[in-house]
Amino acid sequence: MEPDFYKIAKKWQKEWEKEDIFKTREDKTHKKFYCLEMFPYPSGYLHMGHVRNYTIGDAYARYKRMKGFNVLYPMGYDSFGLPAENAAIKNSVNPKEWTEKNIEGIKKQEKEMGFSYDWSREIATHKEEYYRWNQWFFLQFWKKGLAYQKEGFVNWCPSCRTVLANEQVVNGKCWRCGSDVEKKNLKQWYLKITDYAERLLKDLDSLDDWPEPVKIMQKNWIGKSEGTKIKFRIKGIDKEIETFTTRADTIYGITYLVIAPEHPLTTELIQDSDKEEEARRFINECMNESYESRIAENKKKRGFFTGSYAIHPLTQEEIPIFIANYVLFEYGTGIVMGVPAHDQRDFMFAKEYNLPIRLVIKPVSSEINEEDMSEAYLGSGILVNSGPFNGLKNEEAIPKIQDYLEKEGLGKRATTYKLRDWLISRQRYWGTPIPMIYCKKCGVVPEKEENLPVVLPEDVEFGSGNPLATSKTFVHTKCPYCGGDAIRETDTMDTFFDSSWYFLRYISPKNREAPFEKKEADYWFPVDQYIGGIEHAVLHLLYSRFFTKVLYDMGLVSSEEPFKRLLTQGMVVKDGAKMSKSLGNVVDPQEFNVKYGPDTLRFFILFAASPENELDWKNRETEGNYKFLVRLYSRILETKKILKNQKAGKEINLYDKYMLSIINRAISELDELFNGFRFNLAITKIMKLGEELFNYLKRNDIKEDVIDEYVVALLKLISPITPHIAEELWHQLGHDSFISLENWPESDSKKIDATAEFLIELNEKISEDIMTIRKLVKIPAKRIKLILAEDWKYELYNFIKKGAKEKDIKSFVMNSEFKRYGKEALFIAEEFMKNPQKISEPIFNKDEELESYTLSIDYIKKDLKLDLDIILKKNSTDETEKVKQRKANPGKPAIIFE
RNA sequence: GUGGGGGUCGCCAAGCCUGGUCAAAGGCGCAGGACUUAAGAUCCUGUCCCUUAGUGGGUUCGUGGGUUCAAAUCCCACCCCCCACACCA
Repeated sequence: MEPDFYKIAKKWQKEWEKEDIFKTREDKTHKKFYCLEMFPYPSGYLHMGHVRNYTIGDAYARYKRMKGFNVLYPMGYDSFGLPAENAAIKNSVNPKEWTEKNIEGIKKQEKEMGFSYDWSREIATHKEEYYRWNQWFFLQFWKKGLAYQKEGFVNWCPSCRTVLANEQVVNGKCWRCGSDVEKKNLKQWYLKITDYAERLLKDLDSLDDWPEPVKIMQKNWIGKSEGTKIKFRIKGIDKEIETFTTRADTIYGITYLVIAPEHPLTTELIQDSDKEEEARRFINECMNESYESRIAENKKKRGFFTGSYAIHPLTQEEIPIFIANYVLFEYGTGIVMGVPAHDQRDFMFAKEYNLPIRLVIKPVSSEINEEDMSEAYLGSGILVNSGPFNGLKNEEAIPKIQDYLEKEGLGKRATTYKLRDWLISRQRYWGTPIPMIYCKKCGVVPEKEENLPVVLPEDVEFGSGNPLATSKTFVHTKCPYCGGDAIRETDTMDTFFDSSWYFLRYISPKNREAPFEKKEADYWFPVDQYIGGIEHAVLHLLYSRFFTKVLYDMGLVSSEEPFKRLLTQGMVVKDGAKMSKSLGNVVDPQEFNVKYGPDTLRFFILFAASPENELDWKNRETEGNYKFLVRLYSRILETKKILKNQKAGKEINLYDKYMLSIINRAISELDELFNGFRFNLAITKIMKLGEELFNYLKRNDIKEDVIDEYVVALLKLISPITPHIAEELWHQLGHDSFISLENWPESDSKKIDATAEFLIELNEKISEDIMTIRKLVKIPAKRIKLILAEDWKYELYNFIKKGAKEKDIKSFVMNSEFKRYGKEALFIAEEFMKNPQKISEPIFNKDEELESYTLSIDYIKKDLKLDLDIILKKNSTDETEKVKQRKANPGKPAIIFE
């Protein structure tokens, strides 16, 4: 009869909820541990990716709880966002209804998995009591000058009908819907994340427990580069322009300048050109060019001569200014000096437009000729054609040229970042209204804090344009300062704003006076362990860091970083592809649970791969895991019966000691594995412990004390992974408490660390249980077989001598300790049957056989004919001693006892 | 192109940092056996190759070198795969 793990799970979930055992303890005398998973966007049901994420987190939270920590482990919902709005339009329901229905569904699933969240701290970002604090934060940012409005070219997703932040444009496409992103000139709200670029970069170094790839991605995204800004006068216009370069050493190689099409200065530059019209057309083309076509043309450089010339600051030469599609307006100054000889892009451009190529760096060992160049020379060398700087090594020339430019006021050292300010306006409904007001008299003013929240109205029409603008109750308002007619900002906030501080709201989720209580935050913040997907490496994880730094500067929190330790879990794939509905390879957690129970799902998910790695879903393997759990469950339930049916003495034998040693060793080993998130290895160990238990239970001399100690520890060790089964067995064995609240078992080092002791004992009592040698000494099974062969042959011989029948012999062989040698045992047995006398003679005619019962280590060495060094590591940890022994016996394998 | 991660005995996956108990954990698969009228389930055993009753020998950790008494593990070169960013001056 198979146990119903689903039912068992339900039962305990109910009990836990009834007793409210996962409510966060407020006892501040304990060390705290804040364990957090990236909260889900409630767009439907939980998929395997979520389940994996939360299973990892839950197992960890449970483990930490057992280790005596005060654990904060909350759950909430990132419930504002476009899908809700789109679904609402599609099904003509209210986004709120749609969202809340989904939240209920997801919550139910989370509960069915047995996740040990403190549900009293649940949050949802679409609720007034949450988003009012978004608005409050926005106003604080505004006060500090960190929120501002700017007109400029922005990324616009035509399908989502809203603008996007740079971080949300992936390969020129919208991160959400995949449409090609267009450029639009709009006035939008920004947060000044660039002010924090340096700190965001520098503090990455302090994040020791973050995965390296994430840090590198952030570093690249921030993209710091140090270089020089160089000023150029423009011929005929009383204006200076600036370029940015990291290669000031190539300044004498400039043969043209290029300016980004979006650059406002282009208008002035083309003004007097006879090709003004054509230039304008070119600019428009560039700006409408899709990412696709730019890639398709293989990064072909296209440009247009403006008709204007700049004056080289050092040589006073006149150099043409081009508009070109390869210059990024947002980076540096939006104007680049063209040095075809030493930059591949410039080289291609110069070839295309027949611009001169001037070599200014000569390689030390080879010759290059300007006319023969087929690509730019990017290496180092000696400066030539560079006026007073000729002869310098190019690396050394950079600071010299910088000094000179600075002295002459022609340029200066500068640092630029790839990071841009964070565009947070969205022209959509389902989000936090930006609390700003346009007053005819006072201009752009913030809503007063006491008037918050600016409530998201419900009288809106969905369709084209921004729905908020259609609300009669929302748009028209009075200026909070002069009382005159005014209109509200109708843009809402990027939902990444919501998720940039939600981890703080869990700390005091009900507080109505502040987003969170400082006193509480001082205790709980930062998050000790954060778990989520790597896809947020430069989105959520960067924004949250930025937010935290701002709050730190405001004195609201005392940590500059939100997440101390980060784990990015791998994807769940099946049949070589990410689980997706279109591929039809989705495994529904719900269905799985009903069939095998949530513990099987948890067990498999943690077992099948290490958390960071991709998890390859295999139905077969889940079944294997299920079988193991069923076996474990049934065997432990049976132990009482087994104990009753046999009367073994109280005396602890070597096998008992062995059992106690492995369980005690496992306690400390698993502690380490759990702490390092190596659940897959932990489970391997647990399975072995299970197998050992099964084997032990088959003996006829098992001891109740040993079983008790073993099973209690085993259940505790497995409880973070399969909490329901552990809980059920725990109670079946007669405990009244919750195993979920038990402490991590204590490991008795005396019981583990007895290898040496065992060895002495081995010398004396090796006959008692020869099997144990293999396990203790860890000599491969094959080698120990030799001893065994003699041993069991002798027993078998006696057995047959007593007149046993064939069937008895077979069952003796298969059920004796030597059944692991089933095949050969049978073979020998059959031979015996045929002719006992004949076989017995050569085997048992010597006394040697019996000597094997009094083996010593020397005997093992000698009679096993093992040419081995047996080194007791304990007594000779001295390096030199070890080395000496090795040198003395070159090429000889060694066995080392830990 | 730049940056990151990988290639382990049918598949998945440990081990590599800290070189010797490594022919290399564990799971799955497969094979044989026990149990069964039978199938399934369960249990036992085996699963690189050759050989044996036990033993023994040979060849393995992407490829090729190197260091070492000793390399899956350390060093160098090369090949292949994945992922992220991508005209950042």
